[in-house]
Amino acid sequence: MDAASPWLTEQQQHVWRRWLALNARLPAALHRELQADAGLSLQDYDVLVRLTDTAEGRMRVSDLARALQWERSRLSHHVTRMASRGLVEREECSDDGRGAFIVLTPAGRATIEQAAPAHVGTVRRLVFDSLSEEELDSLAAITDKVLTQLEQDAMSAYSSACRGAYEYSCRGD
Amino acid sequence: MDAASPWLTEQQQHVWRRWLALNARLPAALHRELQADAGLSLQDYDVLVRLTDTAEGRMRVSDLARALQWERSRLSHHVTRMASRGLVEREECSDDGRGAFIVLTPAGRATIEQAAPAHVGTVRRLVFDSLSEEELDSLAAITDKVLTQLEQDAMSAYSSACRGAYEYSCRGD
DNA sequence: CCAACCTAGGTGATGTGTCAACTATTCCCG
DNA sequence: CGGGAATAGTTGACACATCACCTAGGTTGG
Repeated sequence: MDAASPWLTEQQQHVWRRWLALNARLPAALHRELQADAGLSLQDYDVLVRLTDTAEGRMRVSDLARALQWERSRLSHHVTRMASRGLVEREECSDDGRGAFIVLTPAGRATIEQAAPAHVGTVRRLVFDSLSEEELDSLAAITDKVLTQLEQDAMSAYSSACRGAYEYSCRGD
Repeated sequence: MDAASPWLTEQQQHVWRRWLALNARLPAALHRELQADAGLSLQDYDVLVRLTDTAEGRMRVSDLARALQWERSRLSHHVTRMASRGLVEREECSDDGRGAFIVLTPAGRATIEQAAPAHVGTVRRLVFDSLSEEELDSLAAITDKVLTQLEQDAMSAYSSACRGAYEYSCRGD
């Protein structure tokens, strides 16, 4: 707003372009691998991983959305598509008439269990095998700092939108 | 394929999750800012920036696609949408009957010139203001290494797909 | 010359993400 | 108890990305 901020330095600009390129290509590569290997998208993978984290492979829609940090709407759309492919099912919730569960099907469980090792291997190969100990530490620090900044920013946008109202937000992992 | 690679270390997993979170939220934040400020998406912004990089604000479709590292199809769809909002126009190419130019309209130029400072300011504030000199250097090294790895990987996938055929690829940026 | 091929670009189908609006419960308070 | 507010979840419209395919104009070798 009252930004007062000029441009980026040469180096910042270079790093920024590399960052953008990286975050266009890395997900694309992971997606292709997962797609070829197991017929899954990255999003399918995320959903399935979260479901297998639970004992029964069942989770309430809102809990799953919070875990994934997705909007409920997005999850709802995605679950519809995944259900049509037999990876998950919807199930009514007896406790709360409004609620619903997302349930992992046997086919869904089999798919994720088959896909996970190769996917993790690809992540290791493409990202972590190239990095030294120091670089890993550094990357941890960098991601933490920028995420913190993002949270602060979201917070201040929120509080300036509804002045005087204060809330504490729950941080997901 | 013959990955032989088990899982990630605790720290790698933590960094990976932070990385994923960051690359979900940072573009979303930048998108919201740009949208509120100038009615542009990040993609619109990228297209407009590339066009303003040229003297006349005109570029051949394939050149623009290469500069953006987009598929021509994606660019074509996007240009259709942008043209409907008056930001760019298509123009026939007299040299080559197949070809076409994308041309920045005055409105498009005005929009990007108005939007750029605030956008760059947001990038500085959210990303670079938090980082030390050393972290910036480190980030440069990290992005270079992972991008190199990605290129190598794409290369080997390509060469294994069509054995015996060798090509050299042109690196954008 | 012309037939095979290559290149530039566009189109339609489908999967994905976001926003706003909607329905159906449940909660809460008078 | 009854009615408004909050909560759970879905839906529809639209922007975006990818894939497979299509058209039309150029290029080249017989």
